[in-house]
Amino acid sequence: MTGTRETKAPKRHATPKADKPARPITIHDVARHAGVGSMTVSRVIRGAANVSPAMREKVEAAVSVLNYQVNVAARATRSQSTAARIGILYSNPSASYLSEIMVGGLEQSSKMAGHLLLERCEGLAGQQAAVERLLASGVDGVILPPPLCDSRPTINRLLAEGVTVLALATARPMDDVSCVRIDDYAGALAMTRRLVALGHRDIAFIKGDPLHTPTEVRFEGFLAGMAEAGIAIRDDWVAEGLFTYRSGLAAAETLLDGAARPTAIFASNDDMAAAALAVAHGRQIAVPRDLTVCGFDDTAVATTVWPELTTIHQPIAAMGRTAVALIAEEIRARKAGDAPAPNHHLMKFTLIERGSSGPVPER
Amino acid sequence: MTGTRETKAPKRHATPKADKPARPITIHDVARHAGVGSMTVSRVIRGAANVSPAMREKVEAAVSVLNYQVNVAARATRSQSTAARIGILYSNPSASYLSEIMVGGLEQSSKMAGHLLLERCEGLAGQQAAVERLLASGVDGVILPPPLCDSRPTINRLLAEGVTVLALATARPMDDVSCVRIDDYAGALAMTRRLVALGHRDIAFIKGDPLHTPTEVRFEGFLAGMAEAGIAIRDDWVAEGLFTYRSGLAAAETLLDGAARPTAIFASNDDMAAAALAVAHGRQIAVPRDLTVCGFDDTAVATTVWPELTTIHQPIAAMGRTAVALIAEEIRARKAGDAPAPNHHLMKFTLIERGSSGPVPER
DNA sequence: CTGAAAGCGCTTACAG
DNA sequence: CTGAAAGCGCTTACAG
Repeated sequence: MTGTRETKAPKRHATPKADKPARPITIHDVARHAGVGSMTVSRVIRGAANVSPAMREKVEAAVSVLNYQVNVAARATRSQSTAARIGILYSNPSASYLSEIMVGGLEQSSKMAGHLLLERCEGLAGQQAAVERLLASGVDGVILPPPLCDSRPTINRLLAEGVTVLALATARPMDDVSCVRIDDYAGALAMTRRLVALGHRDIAFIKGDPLHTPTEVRFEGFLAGMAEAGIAIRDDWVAEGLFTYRSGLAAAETLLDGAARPTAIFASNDDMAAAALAVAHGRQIAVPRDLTVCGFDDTAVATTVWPELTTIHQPIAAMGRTAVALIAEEIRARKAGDAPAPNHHLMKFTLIERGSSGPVPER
Repeated sequence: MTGTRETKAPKRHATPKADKPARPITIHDVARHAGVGSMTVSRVIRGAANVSPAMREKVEAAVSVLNYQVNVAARATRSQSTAARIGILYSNPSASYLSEIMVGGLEQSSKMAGHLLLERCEGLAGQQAAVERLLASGVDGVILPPPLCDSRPTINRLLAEGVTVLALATARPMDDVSCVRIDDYAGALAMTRRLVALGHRDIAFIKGDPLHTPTEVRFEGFLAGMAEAGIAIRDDWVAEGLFTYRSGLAAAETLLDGAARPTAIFASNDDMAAAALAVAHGRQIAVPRDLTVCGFDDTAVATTVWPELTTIHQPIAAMGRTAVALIAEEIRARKAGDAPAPNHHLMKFTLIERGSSGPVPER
């Protein structure tokens, strides 16, 4: 929660305007004001090509004077042949990344007069039922956030019905499906390099859920970074996790109670890194003085714990926006009769250094 | 992340249907199929009153046979006089409750053919700018999640422009603004009673950010519960917090390092309870054997930490749904020329017992 | 209680 | 390059 400090005195607000503008501004108001036909206005606001600069200018002026806003609903009715009905099928509504995906996606889809449908599913059976509901409501495309982004059965069912699919934040792009993602390999490599640059050589790694595609890819990035630095991997410093806090607890306990203790723990997501922090705390190991801990994803927990986590930031909201834009374009192309190739869109990640990492402790 | 276990073999999916149904089912298709006028269909799908049972039945049959889905966009154009443009003004996109509010709100608004606008703001200046953006885009109503739900300046600005406002999850309803909330007082009271029932008498409390309305109200609920049980409040067992994890860390350290140690800590939100857990862990105090910890809100962190938190569950998604439904109704009434009184809607909370609480330790 | 007509604000053909 | 006409699928008056 953000602290918003403000005057407590509830000063009486001005007399409320009883009547809001009775009728919203339409394309015709703009046309009249600009002295052109409504079609010209329609062309300008859509960004169509065939408009003379003079006309365009007049219309744009009128739009800004009148503070005209397109009525997306009306637009949708008519261009319904082009407007997309896009579903987001999610399984974990409390996952902190979901709100950001939705914020981004919704922003984009309302800009584009698209229609966003949210469908939730629980478990495997629920997944099938949710897909059928989505299908029944006539979606043109479905965005799959993790972990559904890697569910081949779901994807196949959707594709079989001619629905466009986009896998969001998968680590392994598929040939027949578009995706928006970061480079998990490069992210893990960058983090490993940073740890090495801080002087760490005794670096432990906590792997994620073996069923999720980022798990292996991030581990490979870590291995590459270690190999590059000429550091051998110790089996007892590679712990298995499941991306959950609880699994991170167990993994970190193993790592910190072993015969030799690493100077850094690279957990392959933030939840597990937060758990490592708690375990270190329990062992009276000061972070980052005696131990560096870092995570991956930059979800809410990264800035909730103390010290805050050094981690790899995924631009989740932007990924949501991009996903909606891409899938809408693909749907449009498909409706126009094209057979667009799946688009694999890579976004930039950022290594964010916060309080949980520091130079290797002196011996 | 939910583990979705599934067959790995990517069995080739059936030949994709090249063409989706060219034309979606309309109200007229249903009318023809049912042998009635389209107006009757319209009435049935809207749930209007004046339809004979016989007609209704025929229409409903046709709807289900044809798998008809209302075209919300089309509906919105016509009932645009009634359809609402509702904004959600939020300040903390990574807050885990936000995704649930949005999921709920979006579900509801797409059912109602409403239009949901998301507007984000940062800081106080950003808050004003965001309100102006919302105003410029012609919103009819704005939903304010915490902590903006208690921002009088924002509310006043909105009201002054004739915009309907709904405060979501505020602890102090305002006379001139609708709200959807739980009873924070009763929630804190229920939790305190539960702790007492478990045999605890040495109960510490961690307060929240003094600028947020739930802070005082939850504390009052705690005081009432203690008074009811005839337990005196010890000043050194009431710690100040800010609803953040970090503040919880400091508060819990004070509580657990004091001369006398409580057998239970009631933190007034989950983030601070999670912090208390970490501190207990650091002090080798076993939870719940030696110490009971409980929180409030049932946000994502409550089930992320270990042991999972006993807490008061707020039905956030349902609150989002309800908020949209209520504000839409209020907007409709206002547009119809009424002056509806603000609606104060109270939702039920639930006390959820998980692993972090248990009976008082034997002496 | 039922339905034929008119219209929501926009865009897609269609003429200039 | 520009605009008058028709229509998107639904709902709001308006007649029976």
